[in-house]
Amino acid sequence: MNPSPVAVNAADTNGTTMSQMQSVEKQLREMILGLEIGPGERLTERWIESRFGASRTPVRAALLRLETEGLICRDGRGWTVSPINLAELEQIAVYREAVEVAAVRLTCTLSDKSVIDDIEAMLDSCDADTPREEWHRVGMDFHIELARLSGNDFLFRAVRDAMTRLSRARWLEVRDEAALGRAWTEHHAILAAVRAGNADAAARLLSAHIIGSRDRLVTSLHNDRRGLRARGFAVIAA
Amino acid sequence: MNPSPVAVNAADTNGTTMSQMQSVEKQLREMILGLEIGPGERLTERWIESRFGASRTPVRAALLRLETEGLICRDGRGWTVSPINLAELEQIAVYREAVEVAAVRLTCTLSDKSVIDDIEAMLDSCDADTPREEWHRVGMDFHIELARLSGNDFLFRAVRDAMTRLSRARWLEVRDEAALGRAWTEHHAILAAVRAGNADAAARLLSAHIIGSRDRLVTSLHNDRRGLRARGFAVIAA
DNA sequence: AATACCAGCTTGGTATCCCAAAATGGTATC
DNA sequence: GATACCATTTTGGGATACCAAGCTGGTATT
Repeated sequence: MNPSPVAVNAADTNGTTMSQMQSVEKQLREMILGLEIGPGERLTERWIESRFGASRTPVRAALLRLETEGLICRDGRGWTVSPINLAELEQIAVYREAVEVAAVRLTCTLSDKSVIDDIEAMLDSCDADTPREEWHRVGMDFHIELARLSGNDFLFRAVRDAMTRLSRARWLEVRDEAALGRAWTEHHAILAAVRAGNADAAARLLSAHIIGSRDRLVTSLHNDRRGLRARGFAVIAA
Repeated sequence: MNPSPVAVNAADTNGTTMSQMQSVEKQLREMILGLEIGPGERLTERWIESRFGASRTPVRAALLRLETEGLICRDGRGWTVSPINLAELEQIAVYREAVEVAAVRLTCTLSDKSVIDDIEAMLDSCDADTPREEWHRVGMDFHIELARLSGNDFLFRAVRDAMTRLSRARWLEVRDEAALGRAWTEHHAILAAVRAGNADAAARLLSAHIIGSRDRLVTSLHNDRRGLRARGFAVIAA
C-alpha cells in the first residue's frame, strides 16, 4: 500500500475515459474486495486522495457510492472498511434465496433456453488447472448471470449487489477441493432444471444450494475467526 | 419553486443538527416524492444550491445518494427527476412479491405476535375523515413495517426502498373510495393470517395483494398518461 | 506518579474557484 | 429562409482553501 500519487484515470471496457470519481470508486472497490485493505481498516479521505492521485471531490463521491454498496461504513466521523459480519451473512443468504428463487422461476417461464448455454460454458471453462481466483469469480457470476436471465432489473441488481457484499467472505472461506466440486455440480443441476423448464425443481435446488453454501461459509468463518482476526480482519460474530 | 436562499439545516428527530448533505437530501427527496418537482424535470446543481442555500459540495453528495435511490437519474451530463416508468413499476412488483413474501413467511415463524397489534393500530388509525395523504403514507408503512418484523435487514431495506420508488406513482394513481377500502381489507386479512401463524395463507394473500395493486396501478396510470403528461409529468410506457 | 489541561495536528464538512465540454443564441453565408 | 459557424453562457467535474470538531502528545500542577 505504497502511495503512488499518479492519476491513473483508467479506461472502461468501452475505451471511454472514466471520470476520476468512477476511477477511484473502481480501484477502491477492487482493493477492498481483493482484501488489499482489510475488513475493519480505517480509511481517510486524505490517504485515498494521495493514493490515487485524485482530489477530495471525486474521492468523497466514490466513498458515498461505496457506502451504499455496503463495502464501507461510517465510523463516527470517519470511514471504515466494513467488517465481516456473520449475522449479516446469514441474513443476506435469506435475502438471496428470496430474490434468486424468484428470478430463476421467472427464467423457467421463458421460451428461449439457448442463453443458458452461455452460463454453462462459463462453468465449464473452469477445470483443475484454473486458479482459485477464477473459480471464485465464476461462482459469483453464475448467480449474477442466472438472475440477469430473468429480465427483471430489480432482481438482477439485488443478486449482483448481494454477491458483491458476500465476495470478501467467500474469498476468506476455507474451502477444500470437494466443496468447489460440490458447488460446480449443484450449479449444473440447477441449470439442467431451468433448461427443462422445471421451475419447482430449479427453485428447490437453488434454495438448497444457497442455504447450504451459507451454512458452510458461516461455519468456516466462525471456526477460523481467530486466524482471520490475527490477520487484522475485523470479524463480527453472529 | 421560488428560490429562498436560506440555509435551513433542519434537525432530525433526535434534535441533533443534520449536515447540509443530509438536509439537502431530505428536502430534495420530499420535493420529488411530493411531486413539487415533476417526474422528468431537469435539475441543475446550481439551482438546488441556491434553492436550499447550500454549496455545491453537499448538493452533489445528496444527488449521488438520491441517484442510488432511483429518484433521480443522470441525463447525459446533467440530472433529471426519474420519470414514471410503467415497465419499471411492473418489475418492482415482482421484486416486491419476492421479498415481501419471504419476509412475511419469516415473520409467521416468530413467536411474539404482539408487535402485529402496532401495525393493526396503524391501519385502524385511518377512517373516512383521514386525509388522502395519510392513507397513502399508512398504506406504504404497512408493507414497510410488516417487512421490518421479519428481523431481516436486507428484506426490510428492499421493501422500504421499493416503496419509496413506488411512492410517486401510487400518489398519482386515480383511486376511488372502493380501492382504498379494498386495500384496507386486504391488509387486515394479511395480518390475520400472520397472527394465526399461517404462513402459506399470508404469503398467498400478500402475493395477490401486491400483484392486484400493481395491475390497478399500471392500468390507472396507463389510462391517465395523457393527463399526467399534460401536467408536465414524464411517463414512460411499458 | 497521576491527572487536568492546553497547543497543535488531523480529519471530515463546506465553500469557492477554475476548467473543459456542451448548450445557446446570434450572425453571416449561401 | 435555411444552415453553417462562432462567441457567449451555462453546467458538471475537479481542485483547493478554510473551518470546526476531535484526537494526540506534552506539560504543569498537585
